Amino acid sequence: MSTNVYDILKERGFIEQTTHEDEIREILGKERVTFYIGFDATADSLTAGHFLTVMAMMHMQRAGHRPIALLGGGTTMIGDPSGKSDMRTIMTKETIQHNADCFYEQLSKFINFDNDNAIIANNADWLLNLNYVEFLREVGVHFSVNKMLTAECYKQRMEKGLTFFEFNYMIMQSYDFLKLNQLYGCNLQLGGNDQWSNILGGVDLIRRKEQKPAFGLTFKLLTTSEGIKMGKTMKGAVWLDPKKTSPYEFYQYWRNIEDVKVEECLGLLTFLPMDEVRRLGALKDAEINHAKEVLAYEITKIVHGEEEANKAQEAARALFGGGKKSEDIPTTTYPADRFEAGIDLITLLVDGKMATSRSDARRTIEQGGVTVNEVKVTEIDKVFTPGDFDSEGALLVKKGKKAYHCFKITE
RNA sequence: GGAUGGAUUCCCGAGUGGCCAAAGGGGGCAGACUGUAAAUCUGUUAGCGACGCUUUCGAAGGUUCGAAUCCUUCUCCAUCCA
Repeated sequence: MSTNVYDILKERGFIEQTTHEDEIREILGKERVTFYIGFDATADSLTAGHFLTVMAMMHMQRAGHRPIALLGGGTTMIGDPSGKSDMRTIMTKETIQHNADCFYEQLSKFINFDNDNAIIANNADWLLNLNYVEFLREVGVHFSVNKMLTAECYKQRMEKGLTFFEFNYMIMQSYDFLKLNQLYGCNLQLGGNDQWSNILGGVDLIRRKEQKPAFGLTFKLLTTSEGIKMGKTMKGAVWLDPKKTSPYEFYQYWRNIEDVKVEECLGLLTFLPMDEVRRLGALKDAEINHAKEVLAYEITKIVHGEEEANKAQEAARALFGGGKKSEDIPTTTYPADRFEAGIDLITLLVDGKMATSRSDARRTIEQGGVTVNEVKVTEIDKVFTPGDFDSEGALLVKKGKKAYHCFKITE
């Protein structure tokens, strides 16, 4: 008998809260458990934030349990209003379907959906055609408003305002759990810790309505030491889709992680044995850079495959080791005639996405933040021609310490 | 439905007729120090063909030589009343 997956998750640092710790551990140890995790299809790619839950799914599936990935096609239709007030774009059915398809495709890389080893479901299937009155009679009676209001997530919102829709979100999600319980015998829901009260709602609903046991478990949320959700940068989320976040950028994100987070991330986001994780996490000072390399490599390998991980690692080592170019750093190629006339540095920075505007590029150059082929350039109107290319026909522009971009001419 | 208060740049938040591209803080970016970390210090943070020009203070109009600031209408939000 292999180790109970509950213990594995616990040791690796996944678990934040559980509804019934002992029972969950018991059923995970003796039977094949069908569990679910929900994903709201708000974008066309999963993010690094989702990856933590995906890792948990993988651990669970490896242990022989059956995951259900529930795509939030129904809830996404309405649009989660909890966040921003600005870009609340109403997404079309087609967009949501497209997003859901993308999610499924990405999830398939991590989870084996063949032969009933895992199930993909979409709550649009039952949420969109709900009959309001029936729903209230069937499900609504089981929820106490008084009790819901005591939930932490609503307490905070009571001061800032809470819409009826948001208030219903818990009920919707609880209904999802009930549905999955009826359809597939799903009796365990996992999710990020922000989902705790929603999960509790579902557990209670199943216990009341079906008189059956149901369980919930939440994971730690990955945050920076400042408490900001990890996996987001100022430029946006770190995506799992290589077209949206290149493997090199992805690798660099984890390579640049804070010291104090290294051990935690190794446990959560890699499959390295815990002895190794602890050893790497204990490294101090400059040594911990080795641990960060391992972390970045392992995560990149899981998400983008070994080949891409190798490339990203080589590219990073080459650049940070000796300023050499590599095939795998972000590169822009220009047609030959474009360069014959010369291109100014500001344009290069903007084209290489290293500056958000020409003004931004100008500022960075003025502050001495740009080098070209390892030579610092401070003239804002510097123009480059093919004569400035190195022996390999490339122009390596470096902004700050970590942003590199290579320019070449089309053969 | 009624009363009151509010909406400012990436975020929070000053500003109540010209000195406002708009204080301060946070975040971001760059520089110094370092280990591709953290902390700290410095600079910077609307755009552009740049000692000037253009767009920006919820939206649309109006008053004025001049509006983030005053007036009108509208939208959204908060609190209280129903």
